[in-house]
Amino acid sequence: MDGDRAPVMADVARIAGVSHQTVSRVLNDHPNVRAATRDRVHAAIRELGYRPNAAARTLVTRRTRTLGVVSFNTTLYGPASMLHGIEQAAKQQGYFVTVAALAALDRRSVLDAVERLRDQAVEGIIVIAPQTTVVGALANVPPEVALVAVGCGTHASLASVAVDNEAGAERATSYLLDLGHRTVHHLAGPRSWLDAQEREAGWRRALESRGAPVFGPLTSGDWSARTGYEHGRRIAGDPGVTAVFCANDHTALGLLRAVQLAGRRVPEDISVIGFDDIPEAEYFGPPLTTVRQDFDELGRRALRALIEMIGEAAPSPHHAQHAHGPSMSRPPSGSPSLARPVIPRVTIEPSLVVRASAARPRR
Amino acid sequence: MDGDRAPVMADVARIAGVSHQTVSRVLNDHPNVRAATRDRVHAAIRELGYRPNAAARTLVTRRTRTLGVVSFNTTLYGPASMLHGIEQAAKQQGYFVTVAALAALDRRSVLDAVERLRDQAVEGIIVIAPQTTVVGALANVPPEVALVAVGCGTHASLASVAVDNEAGAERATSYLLDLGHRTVHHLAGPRSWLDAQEREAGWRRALESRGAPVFGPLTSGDWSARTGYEHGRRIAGDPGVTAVFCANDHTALGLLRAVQLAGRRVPEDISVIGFDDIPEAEYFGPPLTTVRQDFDELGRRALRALIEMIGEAAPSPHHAQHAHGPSMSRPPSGSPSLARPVIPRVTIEPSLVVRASAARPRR
DNA sequence: GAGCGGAATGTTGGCGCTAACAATTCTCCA
DNA sequence: TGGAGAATTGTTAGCGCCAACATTCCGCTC
Repeated sequence: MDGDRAPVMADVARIAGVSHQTVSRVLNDHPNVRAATRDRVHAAIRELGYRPNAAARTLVTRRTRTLGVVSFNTTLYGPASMLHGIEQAAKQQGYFVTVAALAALDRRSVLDAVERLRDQAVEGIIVIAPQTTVVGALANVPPEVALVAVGCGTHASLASVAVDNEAGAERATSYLLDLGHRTVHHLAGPRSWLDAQEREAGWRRALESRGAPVFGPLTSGDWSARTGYEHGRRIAGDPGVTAVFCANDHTALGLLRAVQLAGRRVPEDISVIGFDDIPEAEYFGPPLTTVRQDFDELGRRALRALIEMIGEAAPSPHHAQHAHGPSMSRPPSGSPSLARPVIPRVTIEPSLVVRASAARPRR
Repeated sequence: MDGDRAPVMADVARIAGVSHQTVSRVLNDHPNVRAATRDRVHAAIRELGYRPNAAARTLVTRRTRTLGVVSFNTTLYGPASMLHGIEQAAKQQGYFVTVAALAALDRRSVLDAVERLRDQAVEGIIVIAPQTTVVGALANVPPEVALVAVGCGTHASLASVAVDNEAGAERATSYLLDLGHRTVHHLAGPRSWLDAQEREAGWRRALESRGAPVFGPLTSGDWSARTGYEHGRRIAGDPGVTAVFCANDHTALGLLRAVQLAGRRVPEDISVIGFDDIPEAEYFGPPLTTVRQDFDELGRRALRALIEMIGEAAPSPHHAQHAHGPSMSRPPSGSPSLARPVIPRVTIEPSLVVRASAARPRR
């Protein structure tokens, strides 16, 4: 009458003629199991279609092998790609990835998402949500939670992996200046995003270091083509505008469209440079010169950083005298003194991809 | 010397002056707990920062409240959006979502991903990977696994939620025909994708039902702008081509570019229609007429369908005589006879978004 | 005020697994 | 051949929680 409930370790043990502990040892690759025994156990496992119970294992080992990813909008190209990179790397390291989308952009939502993930006992968390509010909220997360922010600017006071937005923006701006433009206008991204702030800073720095006049920037509420389009209509008639550095490729697309509708040509009348290098950028009209960032790599690096943080906090089994919930903990501060903990920070260099949307100005 | 290990239910019980079982009752909203007691327990929980141990709970309830999502490329707009919709809906239903990306497109990878998810004891799986191979491989997944395919065409023999690609394609094609084009060429998506096949079928059907000649289709290996560009260069010179229905918006973008580079104008010389309605489509040059599908909704519906399947298979606690691992099971077949199980299938209608890339042909 | 029934709480027994320790083999050399 | 010591296997005791059953408490009725 036992029904056919899923087989457990004891069932395997019975069939293989060993104790359940031996089965456990086989499963965990312990040494000191005779080859013949191991084979018998494996055979029994196959015969029964046995699958270890993850919950039971977690209960005793205190390891879930699960990582959490918090993100705001996985629909955007950047976040989606980073998630992809993270998942790939996680699989390779034997970790599961569970995602928690932010319902809104306030502190509360961020903390909620983190709580949700903690309830599920993830061993660490990666945050893909480069907004100032988010980074601010993250400061409230207790330090025993292993946390890495990815693409969240390079100045946040937490472990992070990010592209050097400032350098990328500076490079793009300088490129336009070198082409002979008197100045470069900037169509900035949303102020609430750190990337946008940093790109703006890079643009400004390039201008200032060359003594070029600084106009603007043109600010916007999102990263969409619509925004680019609207600003484009406004500036297309201005003869003083000969070069525009856009905060991302989508706004560049919208700008391109507006400028051309207004009867001005790119790059002959106006040069445009974007940021991101989305796959379509090459097929814009004209093909977009842009700053490339490797999102996939960003994701992989973030994961690697997180794994390291987790690894440092020994995942002690509960039998030992563990000092804390062994899953989730930031690396200990370098010294027991008041020194601030060392915050791992990785920066990746972006590169300028030259295509056809920027040229020397007409005289 | 106890260290400060994470508090457990017994700790809460001690502080609140009750038994751990009463704490459990409070946590699970059981009736028959005096209000005053409940408050004391809640206070103790807060004081200790107690967080229930998910693994322990899972061990006894046999519920993980976790769903798995298998996907191939979350970088594409469609899949990314669907994932987003799924996550939103899952959160609302109190489920976690863990993702498993496919390493490659063969059967083996698909089955691996499913296994990975099953190892983690997900209660059900949503598959976002509309390739024929994937759907084929899915047939090998044991029937006790609750499985829903999303955006995987409408003909697959498994529970699915999908847009009616055929109807959408037919609508787009008919629209062009109605405009006065003698025929419509089709830039098809990759053959291995069901969506591509169905869109092609819809295109063909529209043509045939009007007695219009069928040329092509132009086939391609992926959904990228590059593909559209390459085909565009080939057909731009052909005066017989006055209207092209593209399998998706990205290829349409590439096509647009190629056609215009060749000196022909859209829509005056050639009309173009896409599929998907990505956010940027409105800002292409010209704004793209396209078939809109609501990916977000697709994701939400898929989740709903999955939850229903899971719900039907009673998640019996292990004390009762359960017939199988209570997590993960498809709905029972309608009758105990040999009749095939009823496969839930949801179809969503796409709509044509008319913008500026299609017009009547010049005579 | 004894007795009854239901509400509120406590006690006990696993869920399936791993770690520690105990017990049993083997191996090999004195 | 008799062990010493290593290799292999088995036994026991939880991990933190929920469900069943047992017990206590309370408000009533007669």
